[in-house]
Amino acid sequence: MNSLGFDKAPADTRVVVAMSGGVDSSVTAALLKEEGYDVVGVTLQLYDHGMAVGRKGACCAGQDIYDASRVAETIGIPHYVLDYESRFSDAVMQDFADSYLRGETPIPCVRCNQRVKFRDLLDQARDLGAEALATGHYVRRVQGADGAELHRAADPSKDQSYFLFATTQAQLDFLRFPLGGMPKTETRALADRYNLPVADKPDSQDICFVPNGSYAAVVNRLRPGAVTPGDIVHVDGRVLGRHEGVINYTVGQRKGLGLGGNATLAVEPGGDTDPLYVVRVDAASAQVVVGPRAALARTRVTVREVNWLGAAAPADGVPVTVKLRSAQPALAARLFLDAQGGATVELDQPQFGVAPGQAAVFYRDDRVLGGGWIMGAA
RNA sequence: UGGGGCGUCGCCAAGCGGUAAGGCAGCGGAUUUUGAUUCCGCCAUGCGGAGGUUCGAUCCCUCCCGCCCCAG
Repeated sequence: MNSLGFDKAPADTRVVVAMSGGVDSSVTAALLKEEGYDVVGVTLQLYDHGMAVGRKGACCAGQDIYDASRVAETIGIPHYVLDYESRFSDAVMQDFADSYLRGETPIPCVRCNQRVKFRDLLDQARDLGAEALATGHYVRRVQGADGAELHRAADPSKDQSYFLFATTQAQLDFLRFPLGGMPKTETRALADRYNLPVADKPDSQDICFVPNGSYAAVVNRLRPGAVTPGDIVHVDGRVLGRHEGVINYTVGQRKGLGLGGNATLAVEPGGDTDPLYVVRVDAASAQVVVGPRAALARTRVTVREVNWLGAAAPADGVPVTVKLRSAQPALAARLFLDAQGGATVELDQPQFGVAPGQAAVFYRDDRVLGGGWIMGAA
């Protein structure tokens, strides 16, 4: 059995690598090529705006596509650039804008994986005669008794399993993640060793289609006139100020409220001045509700569109750990799946800053059991 | 214009003769395939104004300006 799990020589195994133009996917392609696989590089053109050209650490437009093709040339594999602009716009960007306008905090990267890379690109890979689609994600695919399992990356600081919770079992069967077992430093070292032109390219960390980090401008462009100003209201009912649009806030956010001092903090004169956090975002009334940190405490999280990757349906109240935000540690909780494809998560300890639109991803140790979208919390 | 009180960073607020705490807000950075959280750093040669006393004043005195309260 070869390293991708097939009973034949690597040379007889065609694998498509999704190449973003970044270091990780480039090394993925180079590794597989070195092992002797029949590697085909594919880069999706996802969007195109002037700002993308020359922007560092982005993905899938302009410079990055050029970088991907240079890498393909360097390692000697065929490379195709596919125009996915319209489906990326439909499946990711439009959803992103609508989600924000609903008062949520979307994760476009999950939608992109779920609706574009692991769906359309995966089909495309099959059409190209490939037996697997490999990506540069830091996540491990473990062959278990009941099929492929999704596990956290070996390097916990780079683990991207949170962003892949929506991967279905069928998709997982076809996917491969060669980098899941190595630390980022090794990836960089390999990029050097392979002389990849992107070896020193910085890691991407922004939303790829948002130039300069100004996502509000993107929402404004996609939904002209939909962003409306409103009141900033304290949980006690007092109106403390104005905001330029609900899309600029996420639950748990502290910065950017511009509310300082006792006068606006709803504290008795001379009292302590504690910071205010966004407690709730109400798109219908265009209100941003703020309050002290204690007002953020939540223990019951409701989730929709659950993707279940555990083999068997779990019993009510199974203990799991759950991540409610990508850069937060997994929390001890009990899980209750419902018949409508949703779930309720009961946290052992209150969590602060649970935002609708973010993902709730369930784990048992390193294995991803599934996950869904946060609807609300109490 | 009788009495009393107060005016220190955008907002609060210590200091009350020895050379301007702290919090909030803001700014910068680290972290982050989510502009959250978190963390680190920065943020009043000046304390309503003008004089005076003193080796030295935000702290004492005088006058002025502006608020607030109680009286008429």
